[in-house]
Amino acid sequence: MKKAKDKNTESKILEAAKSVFQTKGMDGARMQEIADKAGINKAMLHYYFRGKQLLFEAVFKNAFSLLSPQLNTILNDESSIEDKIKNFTNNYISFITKHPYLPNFIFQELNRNPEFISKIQKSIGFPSIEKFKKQLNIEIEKGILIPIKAEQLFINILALNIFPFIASPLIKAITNTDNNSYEQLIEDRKIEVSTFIINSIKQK
Amino acid sequence: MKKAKDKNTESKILEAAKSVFQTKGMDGARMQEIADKAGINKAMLHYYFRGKQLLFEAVFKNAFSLLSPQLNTILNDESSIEDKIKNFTNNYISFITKHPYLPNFIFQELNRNPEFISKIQKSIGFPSIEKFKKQLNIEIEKGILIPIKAEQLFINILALNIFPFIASPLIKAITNTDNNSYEQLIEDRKIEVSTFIINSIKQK
DNA sequence: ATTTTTGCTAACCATTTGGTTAAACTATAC
DNA sequence: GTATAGTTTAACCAAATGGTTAGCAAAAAT
Repeated sequence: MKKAKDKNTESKILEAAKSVFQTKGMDGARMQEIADKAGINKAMLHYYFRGKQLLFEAVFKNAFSLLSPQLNTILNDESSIEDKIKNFTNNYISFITKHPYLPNFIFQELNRNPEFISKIQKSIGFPSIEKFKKQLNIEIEKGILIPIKAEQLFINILALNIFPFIASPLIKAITNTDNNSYEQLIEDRKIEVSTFIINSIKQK
Repeated sequence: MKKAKDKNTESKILEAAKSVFQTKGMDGARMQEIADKAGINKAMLHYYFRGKQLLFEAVFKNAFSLLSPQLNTILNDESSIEDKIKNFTNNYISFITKHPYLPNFIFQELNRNPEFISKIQKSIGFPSIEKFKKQLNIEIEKGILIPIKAEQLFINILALNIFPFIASPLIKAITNTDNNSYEQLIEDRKIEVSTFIINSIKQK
């Protein structure tokens, strides 16, 4: 029998495309490699997605839709800023450990195609800083936290959590750390990062 | 006259190659575009550098040799940790503002070709954390700073300084910041970041 | 002055690449 | 059972791409 369809062809394509695009980027990816990885004929890629560009956008949107809810846990959750930082740091590091190519892929392609942002910005659930800003200012007024601009704090939280995954080859080299030790270093950051931030912004 | 040589051809090529490679990456760059930008024939690229790969490596090493001394100011300078953080933060942000594509380029290509690290690691002046580690531990013992692992502090310093340049398209979108305001945000970080770090690690 | 070397260009080449097409195969509708 | 619509493949195509070559022109060496 030919139509085994152990799996939907479309999703086999998406999975293969994700793997190739995320490791090689839009320009480095080859349609043939995606087809091979999916175990199908190259023409199928055009049959299901109209071409490289659209297939890529499908993969990108998919990747971003994974990242978005993660960001929204700092921005829109109901708990206190301190709790949100602790939670986000812990969760995000676990999340990326499961999707190691994701941050690199997103930032790379976003820098290469700035117009992508406007395409996804319209989609529902796109993160916004507004609520976080209000909440932060209230906690500052109450004297819980020391004064800091919401944008700066937000950048700092993202930076401390995301950067180690983007810069890992360089950091490993500079700190003379092998893969195993680096994994441990990252694991330690689940608490390291949140105490580092809280230390800095909590009123004593 | 033909041999005007208003400028060394080799350096014209390097400059053009740098501009194209840093904005489009190894895979996205086109030899013809580099030649056009340098105002020379494509064959010259092969005459001076043996091909795309070697031309790329020349550009990459060049870029890294700019970044290296910057990192060494935190790692090897003689002043106190606190002063080094203040200096580095201030200097690095000015530095990148002049070379906005540099961090993205380096991390992108380092992730794509992990073997690059071993190539440049041998070159003199490659940053190492050893001295910084010893100095930090001394200051911790003296009670100037609270306990923190050198690797973690180093990652945090880099993260807070470099990340805003890598993630700018996303951060601009989430925080609803236009280019001008973002520039201001970055400018503010020259002191914002160092106080944020010092706040967190200084013994009170 | 003339030979040799170096710098440079136009034209060309082989391969790769995204994309297309016509035909075959499969499942479903009638 | 046969027509119909959806799915898949092999073969093909045009454009792009990194690289090469043969020859010219300008310096440098003799």
